[in-house]
Amino acid sequence: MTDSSPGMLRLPRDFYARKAIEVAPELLGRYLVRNVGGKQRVGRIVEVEAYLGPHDRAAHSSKGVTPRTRVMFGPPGHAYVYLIYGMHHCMNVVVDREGEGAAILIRALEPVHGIAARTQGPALLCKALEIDRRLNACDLTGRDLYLAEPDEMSAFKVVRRPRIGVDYAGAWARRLLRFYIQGNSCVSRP
DNA sequence: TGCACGATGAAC
DNA sequence: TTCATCGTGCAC
Repeated sequence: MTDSSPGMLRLPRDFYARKAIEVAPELLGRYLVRNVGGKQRVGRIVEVEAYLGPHDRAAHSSKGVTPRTRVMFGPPGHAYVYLIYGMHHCMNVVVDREGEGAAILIRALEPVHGIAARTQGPALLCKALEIDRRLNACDLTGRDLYLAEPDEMSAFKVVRRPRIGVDYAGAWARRLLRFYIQGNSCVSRP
């Protein structure tokens, strides 16, 4: 599999420059591609969570622009990668317009190519794809890390649920902003 | 300068 | 249910 393979067609910046609520379910079924050490690791996105902006109390951007959230407020089509619990990494894709502070957390992948480790959780998939803070602010239209169009998208049903681990966010914790592919065995918490 | 707390995962 | 482990944001 190479950069020119049909399945490795990068999603353009325009894809990301839309509302998080709109982009999130469209990430399902698409590929996350990581080039590391000359080898390619490809996973199919099966679970995501949308974080809408500063008004969304569960979003990191609700703190406003800080050294950490700066990337979330930046232009769309970039990776927002952060360290959680002092030991795990989580990866988001920045969406919407610059300044909106919206991003989508990638929560689970189905291994497609070059992946041996488990990918059914936001920290597990980062570990499997060697994604850490060095990739924070990485341009997703570049070659190290990007999203791609699969050769053909199989049909599936999308399930909407409350987001995981954001109970502190009051009413925002109950919003149905988690999306996953119904019945997929790689979803972190079906 | 100190401190409470995680958008998690693993063990018990 | 408990715990590992440290960067971040905010209080003092």
